[in-house]
Amino acid sequence: MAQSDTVDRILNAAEELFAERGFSETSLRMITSKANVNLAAVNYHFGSKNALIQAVFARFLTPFSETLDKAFDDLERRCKGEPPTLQQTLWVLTESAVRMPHRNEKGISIFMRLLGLAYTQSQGHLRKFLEQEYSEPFGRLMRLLKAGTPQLSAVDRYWRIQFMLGATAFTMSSSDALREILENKLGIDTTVQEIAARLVPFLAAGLQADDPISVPQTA
Amino acid sequence: MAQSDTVDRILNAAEELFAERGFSETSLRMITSKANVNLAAVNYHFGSKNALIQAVFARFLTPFSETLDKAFDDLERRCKGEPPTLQQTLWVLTESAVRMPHRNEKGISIFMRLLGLAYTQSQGHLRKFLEQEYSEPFGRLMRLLKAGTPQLSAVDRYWRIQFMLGATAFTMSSSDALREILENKLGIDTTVQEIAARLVPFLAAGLQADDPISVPQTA
DNA sequence: TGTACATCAGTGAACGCGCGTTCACTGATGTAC
DNA sequence: TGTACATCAGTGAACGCGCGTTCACTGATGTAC
Repeated sequence: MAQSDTVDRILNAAEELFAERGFSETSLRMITSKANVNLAAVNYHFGSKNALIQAVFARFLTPFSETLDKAFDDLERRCKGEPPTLQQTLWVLTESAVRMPHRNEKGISIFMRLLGLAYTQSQGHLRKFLEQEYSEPFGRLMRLLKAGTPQLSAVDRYWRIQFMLGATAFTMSSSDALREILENKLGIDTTVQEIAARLVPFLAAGLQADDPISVPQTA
Repeated sequence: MAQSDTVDRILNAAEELFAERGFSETSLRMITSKANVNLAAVNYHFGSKNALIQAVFARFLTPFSETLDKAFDDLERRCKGEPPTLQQTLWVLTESAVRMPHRNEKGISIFMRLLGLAYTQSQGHLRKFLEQEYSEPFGRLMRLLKAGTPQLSAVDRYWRIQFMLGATAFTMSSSDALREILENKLGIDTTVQEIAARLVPFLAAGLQADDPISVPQTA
């Protein structure tokens, strides 16, 4: 280790363990022993466990939001003033995620799982952090989704975007387990790219479903 | 308290706290002080924290799976040998959930959140427990979904059912927060029934989407 | 070039705390004879 | 009817353990003069 790579070793170990077990279920002792660094190094470099959690997210999200921003610029240039279609927006989004350089093959699925956990586990500090740091690219995505579904009312769109987020975060968050089941049951190997390719038409169809809202009569 | 209601008080407090904070983030001391019972009572009545978690699920799932079983019997009788459509199956499922008697108004959404957490948090003991206890009704639902989507290949169906589960568990698991945001932003009040009514067409459309699987060329 | 000092990455051991669990015990109720 | 014993729900206090964090310290490298 020429210079200090302690910080990266901690981040790598933390990322994997958090994705595997969740935040509160992963102790600093697990992380530092997996990373082969001293226990006190986490607090030395990051200040606290919460700050380490945020750093794990920032290491992925900061370059990703830049990539995404450029990809959206590109898309809007190609559309020449016309609003991009829903499918185009979704493709750019998944493409950008898939194309991100990864530290290993499990890169995206690990990260999607972390995002799912971030939504699910009650990590107040993390939600605040993400809202503060990444409100801009998130807002842009929301505006594009809105432009891609002009037929929907604001309320319909709100709920359907939630459904979409849910399907994505949830599937990706357990994609390793799901891929494994599929391989054992049907002997079929699946890549994250293929899952994304299956997810996009599902989401697009769901978002644009005819909306015969008719709550059936219950007693 | 005429007879002993300690067991129920513990289950009620545990259910709410688990749904609010997750399993590992909720301590027995929180539960027992909310329930106004002695700390040792949990281990006296349930044996361990893990057994308490399982008991919380069993209290909801056991009557629910009976209700669902009857509702499916009813549906198949009405269909007279024809396989039920996808929409019918999904309606029976959500209807059964919504109609379950609840201890309070937040009943279903609390429980959906718990199911989401069960999937997401790494509670190995819980997954094992659920698989052992409820494999039968789960299998029946899967067979009905299969009958309702005869045009899908096994692999397509597998993934789309996962997407569906994801959208449902995720949305319902954060439905309180989402409802709140919507009320603050648009001043609109939403019931769990309405969310379910919005979810069903989304899921049905997604499950039955045309499937132009064309993984775009990446470098 | 040599010396004094500052900065920085990292360390080993301990800190106090909250956790799930255990244990000896209490007091009320039921049962046998 | 009265007594002895068993069962059961619940309790108060303590147990050991793993947790995140802190602190005094080391040793290497950089900087000033």
